[in-house]
Amino acid sequence: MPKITFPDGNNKYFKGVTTPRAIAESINKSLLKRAVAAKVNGELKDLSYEFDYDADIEIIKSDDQEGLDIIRHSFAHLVGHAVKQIYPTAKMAIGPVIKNGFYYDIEFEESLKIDDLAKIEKKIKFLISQNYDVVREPTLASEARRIFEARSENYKVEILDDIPAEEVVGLYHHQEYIDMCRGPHVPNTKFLRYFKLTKLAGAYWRGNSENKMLQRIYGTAWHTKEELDEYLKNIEEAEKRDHRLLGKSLDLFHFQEEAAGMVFWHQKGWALFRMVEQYVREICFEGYEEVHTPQMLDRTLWEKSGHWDKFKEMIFQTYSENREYAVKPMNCPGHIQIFNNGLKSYRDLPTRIAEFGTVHRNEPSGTLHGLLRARRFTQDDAHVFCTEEQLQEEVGRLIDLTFDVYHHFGFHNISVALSTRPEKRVGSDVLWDKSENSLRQALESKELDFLVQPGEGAFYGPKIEFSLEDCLGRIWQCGTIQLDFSMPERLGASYVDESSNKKVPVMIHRAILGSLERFIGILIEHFAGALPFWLSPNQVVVCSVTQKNNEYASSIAKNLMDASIRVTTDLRNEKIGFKIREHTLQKIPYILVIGAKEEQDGLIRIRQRIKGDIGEENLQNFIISLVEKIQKRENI
RNA sequence: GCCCAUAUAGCUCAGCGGUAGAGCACUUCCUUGGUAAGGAAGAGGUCACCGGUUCAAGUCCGGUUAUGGGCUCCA
Repeated sequence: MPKITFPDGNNKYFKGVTTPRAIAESINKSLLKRAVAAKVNGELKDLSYEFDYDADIEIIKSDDQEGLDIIRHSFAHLVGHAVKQIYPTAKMAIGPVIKNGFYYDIEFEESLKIDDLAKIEKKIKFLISQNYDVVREPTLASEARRIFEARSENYKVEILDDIPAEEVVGLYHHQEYIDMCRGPHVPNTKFLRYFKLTKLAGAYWRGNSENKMLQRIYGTAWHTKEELDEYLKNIEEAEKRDHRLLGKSLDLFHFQEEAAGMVFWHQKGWALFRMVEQYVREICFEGYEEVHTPQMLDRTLWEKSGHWDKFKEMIFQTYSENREYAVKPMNCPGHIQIFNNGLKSYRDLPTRIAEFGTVHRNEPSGTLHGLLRARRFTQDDAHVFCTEEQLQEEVGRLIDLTFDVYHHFGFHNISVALSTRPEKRVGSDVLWDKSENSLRQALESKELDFLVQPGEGAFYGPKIEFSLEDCLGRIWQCGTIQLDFSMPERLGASYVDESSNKKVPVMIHRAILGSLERFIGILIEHFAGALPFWLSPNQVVVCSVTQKNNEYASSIAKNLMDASIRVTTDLRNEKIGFKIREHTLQKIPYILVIGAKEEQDGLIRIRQRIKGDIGEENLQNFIISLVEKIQKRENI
């Protein structure tokens, strides 16, 4: 007699075949009301799943996290059901669960317009209101194939191509609509309530740009209306932190049509840029020779390096006197030229060459994204030329440095990935084995959690990638450490070893911030524009209460300026409240309010960005505290 | 590059076949006011660009460019 065991250790025996539904019902009716699925020996199953063996059973309720994912998954089916009623010729591809929601990829005869989402949403609400049962029918793949062929569901049929005919697949019947799915799904649409279709987008079938583009309907779904509303509100709030909006409102930078993907840095943005640059120079270029190489180099050099072959569509070119140039998309060939200048001994290794390298890459138009994906950007780029023996230590140091720097800027949500050999690559498999292993060992020795991304490496070597998130949780690669056993040889780099033999050094490509533009973009979003004092373009604004106080206010500003504080004055004929509002919106760390009282006392009145009015203070003490903040680069 | 959407004043947006609008910002004047918007007047636009339909086009249609959301890509 099969035995079932519950998470609390209790158990029960039953006769013959049973289902999670029957089990839930046997416990109590209210559990059955909330049950959406079950875990049978740790595997998610529908409530209708029939079994007759000993099993650990856990009933998944609608308000469990796993229950919510099931609800979201079922919502995807509901999109299918609604879409097929409105557009009978639509062909359904796949509809999975994603973070916070779901999507469905669909081919429409006539492409869907954004307004059509409202129509679909309305239909979904109607279907939900019917409280119909979702019925799972285990079906032979061959039979499923017949069903979907009859319904002209080409994509479902294509999915079935990879499933043996004799295997059983799950067909979910939503009234007249049938979807194929591993499941599980909710037993009835009454569990599906709080949702919103959020966006319409294009997506390639099977994620391959050679394939047809389908239309993807995105949606979000939650347990309660409150959670749904909160989620939508959070998105709205996050959108306000978008660096592109803040860049405009804080007067940091702009883009324009004549230079798509290339930043026009305004005075304030450039001040921020220079502060970050200075930080990098001190912290990340320590032990490096900082150099500067030409913005364009003869095409033949890029042919030798292998970049031309792989990236020629993305390289900006220019011509002069029968010579073809490539505007540099990378700094490495330039750095190798410097390494090659003069004979190197093993005693010179490791040689570390660094540059604020401004590169141009003609990124596809659809991929541009403010500072986060630009066509012109500056890397905190460096190349370490070393021996294989020195590799491990160098890489280890770079991993530590990267974490230190990110932590310093206040980033703690850092993802690390190891990307291994791609299909299109240079170098022998022996070299790739060697280089992948050394990166892996370096990561393992640091006991870091990292994701392996097969095939995602650069064409010349594997890489470690460090990524940060933007305000909407999109992941952007920033730092990178890449091994290269190929390019030094291709570009003729060598050194003389202990026995006077010529040898080719190994090269590490590394960037800690990656692109300064991207890093600053993420920094802006991270701080919602309220940059730490040391990075603020405008650190202090001195406001006079009336114009009678202008002279004293100016003298205070002068003192601050002499102490190298970035200060401005606001001596306009405006009320102090007006000035404070304006500078608060500009997120300036300190507003000094200077009126008759301060002038009389010979003091200043300080309004701090977060704390508000913090009272009167002596100017010299204030300056000392600010200078200290700058020296320590405190993140407040 | 692909799919969908968007492009009107410095900014945020309304207008959707019939003489170009609002708020904020700007200029001038009044006001000299103590911690998030004092008042009045004025100036400001080839409605992204190119073409088409129409007696008439920001408005409808096509194309281009850029931007936004995704997809693909990312040395």
